[in-house]
Amino acid sequence: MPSTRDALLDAATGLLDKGGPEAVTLREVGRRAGVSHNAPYKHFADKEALLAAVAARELKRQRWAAPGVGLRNALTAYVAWALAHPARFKLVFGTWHTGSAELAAAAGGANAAFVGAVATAQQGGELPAGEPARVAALVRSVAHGAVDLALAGHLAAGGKGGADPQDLVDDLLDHLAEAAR
Amino acid sequence: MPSTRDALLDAATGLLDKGGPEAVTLREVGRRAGVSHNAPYKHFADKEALLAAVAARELKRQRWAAPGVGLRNALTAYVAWALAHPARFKLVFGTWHTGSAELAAAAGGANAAFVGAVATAQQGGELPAGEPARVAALVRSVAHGAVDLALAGHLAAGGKGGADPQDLVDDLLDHLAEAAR
DNA sequence: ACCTGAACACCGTTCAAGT
DNA sequence: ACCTGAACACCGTTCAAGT
Repeated sequence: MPSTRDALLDAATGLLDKGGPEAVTLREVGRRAGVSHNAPYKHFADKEALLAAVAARELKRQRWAAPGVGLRNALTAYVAWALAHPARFKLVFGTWHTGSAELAAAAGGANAAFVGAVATAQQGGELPAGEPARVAALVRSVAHGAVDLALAGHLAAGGKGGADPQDLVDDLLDHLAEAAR
Repeated sequence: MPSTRDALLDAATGLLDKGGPEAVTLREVGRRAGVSHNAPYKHFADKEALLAAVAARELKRQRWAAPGVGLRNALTAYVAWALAHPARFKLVFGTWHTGSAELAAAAGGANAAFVGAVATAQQGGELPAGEPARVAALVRSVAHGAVDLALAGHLAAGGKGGADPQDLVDDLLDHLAEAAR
């Protein structure tokens, strides 16, 4: 049986998926977890700390950047996760007024593994040379930006030249492989 | 002297810049505009409609994608605008529960001009061939994603391989020029 | 047509208390 | 240590009414 803390995180995640951060009311979170409307304050400083814990847990669960996962698979998993859980994606990369050490650590770990996948691809000649962290930032920016634009409906409004995020990531990898030749 | 509607939009934009969408309370908007706390309802259906109008006005004011502006200048202006006004950037590309025709039209106009700049660059041999709208989407994704990751603090946390959004945009353009050779 | 003031339901947060 | 219930200030929205 889950701890009260985990029950609160589960309830918050469910509400987040359903209606975004503003749908995550501490009262409804408590109700779903079977506790009073302010029991959350015994586990989290305030609403933002609760949301930061949800974001950190989400990042830690991410397998897209696990060591040993190839670059293309990692990117495909990242894009699929973001499109499947847009509210979590927006939350993780949203603006935080309070710096959460747990959240920063989780983000750093995922990024380090992804840089490793990029370095391997560089050694295989699939990507141009250069500082791996910087090439990784370029590739991540395309995947992240394509997803965010797609979620906002700013991508391929018309039929011509339509491209989903995965297509754009593939285009980038093709162009980079060409530039590395 | 500005109309009440414009005064409301100005007040809302100021509050948005200061503390994000949740800082935009209709009560404070009214106070700043010199009207009662629910006068906004005579001009906008609800709070989200007011924010949608702010976003649409912001997009229409954008000059980064005006016809005739070169690709590099357009991207530099886009990045500079986003970094200078992060809350507006987040709002424009946020999730809308109510589809605003005004907002969609403004977004489509800016995008069309940007596709034109990309097509011109392709003809000059600076970008690879291909459907202009699709190449434009790739370039926009980098600029957008790099800014969003930078604002979230997920870019270049360490010192090594550090790159700001403008650097990443330049990297992509360089690689694409190489691939087009 | 545009605005005001009272009212309602809801929410985040705090506090005094309970086990 | 963890939880509850009342209370406070605040907010979005509605409504009856004023000019």
